[in-house]
Amino acid sequence: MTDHKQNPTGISARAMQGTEPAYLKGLNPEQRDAVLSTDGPLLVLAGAGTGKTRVLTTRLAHILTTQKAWPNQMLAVTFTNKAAREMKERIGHLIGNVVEGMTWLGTFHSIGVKILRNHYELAGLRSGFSILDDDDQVRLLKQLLKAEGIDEKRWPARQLANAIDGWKNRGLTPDKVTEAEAYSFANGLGKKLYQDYQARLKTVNAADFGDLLLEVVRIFQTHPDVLKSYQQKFKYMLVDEYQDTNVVQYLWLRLLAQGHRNICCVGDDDQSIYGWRGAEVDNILRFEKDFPGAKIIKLERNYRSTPDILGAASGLIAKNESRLGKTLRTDKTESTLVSVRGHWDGEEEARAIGDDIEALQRQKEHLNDMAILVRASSQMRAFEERFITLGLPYRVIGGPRFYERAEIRDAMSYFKIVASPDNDLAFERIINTPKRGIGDASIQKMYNVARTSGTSLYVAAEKMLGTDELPAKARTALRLLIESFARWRKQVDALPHTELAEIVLDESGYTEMWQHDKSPEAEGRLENLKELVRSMGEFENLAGFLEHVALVMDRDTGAETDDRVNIMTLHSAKGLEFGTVFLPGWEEGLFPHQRSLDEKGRSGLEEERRLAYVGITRAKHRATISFAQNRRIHALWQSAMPSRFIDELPEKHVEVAAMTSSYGGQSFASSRFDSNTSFGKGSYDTPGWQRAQARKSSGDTMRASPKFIEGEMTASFANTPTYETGERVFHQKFGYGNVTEVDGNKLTVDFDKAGEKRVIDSFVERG
DNA sequence: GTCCTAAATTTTTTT
DNA sequence: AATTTAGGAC
Repeated sequence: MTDHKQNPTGISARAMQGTEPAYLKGLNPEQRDAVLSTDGPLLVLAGAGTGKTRVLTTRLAHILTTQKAWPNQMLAVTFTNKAAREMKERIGHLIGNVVEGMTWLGTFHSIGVKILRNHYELAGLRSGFSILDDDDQVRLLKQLLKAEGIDEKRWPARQLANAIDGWKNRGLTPDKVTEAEAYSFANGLGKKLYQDYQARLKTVNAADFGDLLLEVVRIFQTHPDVLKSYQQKFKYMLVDEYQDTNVVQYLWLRLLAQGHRNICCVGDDDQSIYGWRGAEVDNILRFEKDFPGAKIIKLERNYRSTPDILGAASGLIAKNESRLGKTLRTDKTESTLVSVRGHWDGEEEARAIGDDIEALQRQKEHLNDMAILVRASSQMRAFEERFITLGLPYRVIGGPRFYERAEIRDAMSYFKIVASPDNDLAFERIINTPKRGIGDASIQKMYNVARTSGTSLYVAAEKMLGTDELPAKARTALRLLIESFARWRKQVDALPHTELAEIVLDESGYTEMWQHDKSPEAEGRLENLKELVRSMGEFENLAGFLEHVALVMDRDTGAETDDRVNIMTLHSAKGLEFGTVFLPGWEEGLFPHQRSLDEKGRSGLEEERRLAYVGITRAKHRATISFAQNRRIHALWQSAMPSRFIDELPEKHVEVAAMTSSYGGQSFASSRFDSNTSFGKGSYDTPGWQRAQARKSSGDTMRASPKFIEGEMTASFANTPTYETGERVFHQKFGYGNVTEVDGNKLTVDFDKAGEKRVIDSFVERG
């Protein structure tokens, strides 16, 4: 990158003096303070909806217009690519395309790679190292476990990957892992495996996600000259979502901030939801200690939500103990209560939400301004199915990712090997895809050679072309493949990369493989491959494309011009806002999630509560929380209790909606909802009371099934004796049909319209 | 080595 | 329920 020696903004400094710049207009006093306090450490505690992004972007614009720094002297870090993109865009609106000079605006990881690419040799890597994704990482570890003779059933590679990630997140290189911790995997082999893994990464010339940060920190720590050059470079530093930083990121920032000491961190401890990824809320709680003399500004004026939404969210988050404490205020007066609804099962929940959405749509509300925020992505399916039958347009944000599809990974593997042959994982993936007659046995032989000689698989394979270790058939196939790669590699600079990509897919026989495949998905896969090549065209070269995919992992969400309901997880909803928000699945075990409770105890619960807080505060006008009494998890039905979070919502901001009259167990559900006045204090006591009772009676954890709910369920089922083959039944969704088979409480019914389906007997009635 | 079937295993959130 | 893995037949 060359420095453009010109005024960074195009606006003359003279014009700025005297009159106040336009971008400061409309900021409240705290926001203005946060924008203007440019020098020295600053922590901005920005509650939900308090105009955080506006402050952030205005601050950057301000530093640039006042010429305190050139665009490339500013470091601005975000967590997601989306946030980075948005920030860039908004700065662009403020000060024009000067923002293009901000080469150090990006995610921790993308900035990490950039630094690492400049100093790869200090990390034991070679030029053009590749970035391993999650899947590659696990596959590599699997090999190491196998080589070590460790039972993969007892010690899954996935678990080791998590352990290593955890260590890396905490800034621990293998030598710094304590013996005690090393024992957490395979009786002490954890440390050795971590070491082996790192060594293997170097031979295959690759870095995993954790390395992108940890290796940089290590370089900074061991090479003061390198560190110093970056310290001098970054005159102003800005960190978004500071509450989500982990130990390495914290170390990374602190090392860099020791230069000019102009670091501004923006965050909200109440929105820290990435503890499972190593985030340390402590970082934000400790800011003043780390940066003595730091200024702290609280943004508490909320511009997003109504008083009821804010009240409900605040009441909930107040139950958390470890927080700095903020009080959000709003000037808004118009308000609707947060609605809480119970349903018989997940399908009914989806039906009710679908109805609501259609009703809102009739009132001319935009679907784009509505969102369904779920705890786990497995909840999404019910909504998708319902919306498809309704013909209601929706989009899933952060769903199954394009780049995780098998055909895309295969194709990408070919491209990766063209770019860097030492990528073992990629090579193994396609060495026999399409089938070339190179089987497991041959691959194992190659691995043995690779391991003993300390080379990559590709080099070992090349070597073995000249020996008779491999069967003749395999050797011939391998020779052909290696020669092809050599040929393609020669063309990298000669041909446009999209053209080369087509040649590779063609000549390798990969396209042909799918053309001859007669499975129904084959056509879609070929379509995806075309789409892949097309999207490559947006990048300058092959290397640029590969890097983008490694770091971003999903395609741009495309045009948001069409009006669709948004479906996403609570995690990916952070930072967004919608007029209407639906929050389904508020049930014990699902939300708060059982695993979170099991693994992290109270702190896990508090993180779940923060997640609930994030969910509610996404809403501008309306929020609807719901739970289902029964949910199908895999194949079996489980009865669930309403989430404790529902009880924690302050009564005065919540209305418990009447149950949508529907069908089946519905009637009993609504009765238990309505006839509760005899129990305890206050009129607002729906679901919570049940749970309290349940816990008292079972004396067990929250998962324990409440006796009386079971009782009622059985009672309700008892009224409906089992059906017999040939009987005529009616089903809410499928209509009338004849029972063709009975298996316990599962029936096979041949429906007049819908055809043969398997259903649970409690969902049909005699017709 | 390849292909087919049976069995086992999943059950959070993501750069 | 759906997907991945293991094992066995060819």
